[in-house]
Amino acid sequence: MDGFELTIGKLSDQTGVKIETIRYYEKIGLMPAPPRTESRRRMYNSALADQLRFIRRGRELGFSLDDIRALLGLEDRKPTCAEVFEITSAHVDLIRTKIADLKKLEKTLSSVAKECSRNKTPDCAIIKTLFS
Amino acid sequence: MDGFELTIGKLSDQTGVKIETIRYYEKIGLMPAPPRTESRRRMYNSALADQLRFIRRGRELGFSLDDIRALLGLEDRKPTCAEVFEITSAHVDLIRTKIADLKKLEKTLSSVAKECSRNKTPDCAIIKTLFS
DNA sequence: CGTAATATCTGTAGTCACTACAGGATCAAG
DNA sequence: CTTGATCCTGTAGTGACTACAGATATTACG
Repeated sequence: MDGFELTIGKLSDQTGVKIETIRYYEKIGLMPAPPRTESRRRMYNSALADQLRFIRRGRELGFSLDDIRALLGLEDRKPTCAEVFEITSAHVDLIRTKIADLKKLEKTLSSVAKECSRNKTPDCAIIKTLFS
Repeated sequence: MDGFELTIGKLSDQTGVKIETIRYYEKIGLMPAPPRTESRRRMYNSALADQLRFIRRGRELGFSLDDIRALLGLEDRKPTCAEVFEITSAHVDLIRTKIADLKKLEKTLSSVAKECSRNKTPDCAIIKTLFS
């Protein structure tokens, strides 16, 4: 059930989360402080490995550490399904906004870049646009 | 030509860049240190206002301060048109990559969210997916 | 002219999510 | 037994600001 057999290095290899990051998560309370050996080395079990993988997945999906904290139920209590949905859809909204913003940027920038003659003078249409 | 008649507050109003940010740009060498009054207050002219607006436009288009530094010719010399184009198209590539990444995220997240029953239990499909 | 509100000054610390050391202790392999 | 890998703590750096604290200076109003 809970053999604490993983060193931080093995945990790092298993989960793809860097050692420093694991310690950082512990420091900010996103991971619990695990038991230590006599020489104060951290030892982890598979449940903690699961939690760390959860965090990593969440980060890959762009959730903030605060979101993940809430999803893990570390705030005050385990969130209800409705609350999880709330967090997730707020996050999706954020992503959609970001995409829209970036698309606008891309459009503007590529049309500006089209005007550029790409020659060796410092007289550049892009610069002129930015200065206008 | 160069009446230094703008206080930092007026410059801030004219350009939409916050006072603290203007001072920060000066500190990191993105804006020159302007002349001061007897009581050491900064005074700006329209050329400096133009430069600040340039920086602001660049930031709005998502350029990094380092990019902007290069575009302004603060590195070593004024960039050629070809170099400006280089910076710009590298930036556009970055934006395109970001858009692609975010789109993937959005897809994953909204399909995960669809599975969610939105009820009052803590038994949530989203959480299960993240833990799987 | 006095006072009060506003503007500016410097310097430092906080944000987010790590990352990169420095300097020391401990462990495993040969 | 020695060497190299791993781990420890603590601090500082990243980017691009933002937010103070505490001091000074200017401006507006009565």
